[in-house]
Amino acid sequence: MNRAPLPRAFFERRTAVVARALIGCFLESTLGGERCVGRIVETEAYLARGDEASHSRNGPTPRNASMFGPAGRAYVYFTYGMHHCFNVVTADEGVGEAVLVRALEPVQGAEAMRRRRGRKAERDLCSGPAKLVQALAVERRHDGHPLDSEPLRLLPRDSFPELHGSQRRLPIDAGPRVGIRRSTDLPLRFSLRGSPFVSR
DNA sequence: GGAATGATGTACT
DNA sequence: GTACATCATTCCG
Repeated sequence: MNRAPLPRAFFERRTAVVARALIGCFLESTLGGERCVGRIVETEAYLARGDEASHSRNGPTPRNASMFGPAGRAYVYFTYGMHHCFNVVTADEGVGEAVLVRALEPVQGAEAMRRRRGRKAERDLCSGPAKLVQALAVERRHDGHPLDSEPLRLLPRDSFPELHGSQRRLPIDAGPRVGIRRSTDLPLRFSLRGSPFVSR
């Protein structure tokens, strides 16, 4: 089956547009020799200007360097002393914008996800930004990884025609981001309407 | 509701 | 340099 990854041009649009367009796309991990795939059901955009919640708000640092491009790569950061989160870098080099992937619907490899996460209900495997990172075995060393190559790839909505979710138009909700204290008014969170796999 | 747990930023001496 | 608050979270009680 043809599952060509998303081209770089996909990410070189306004970050909020990319965040919306990523809903329904697929994130694939072949880490540990097991193929795990999840459909993206929740994202948040983080901007370079006017966004006090963005890690890029004070310019490049060793931690956030990959957020400043090039587009189409991973930005993986460590937070709360114990969790990692996964972003998709957008915009041009030097700008500093990214999309946080907050939740996935498990599509393939749920058993491997369950093993990494501990015994969990299907809807608890990837229903949070640190949960999906753990389920897919993503680590800080994948920071900067190009997302058109293994072991981490982003695939377009029509990659799995057997899934009903591969339709071209999807009902998507937009609203304020969660889990932040600053810039809470910006409607930069996007989710698949009615999905039971979004974060709490 | 609150603990866990460490990197990072900010305000100082 | 040290001290302390904060943090794009998760889990348990």
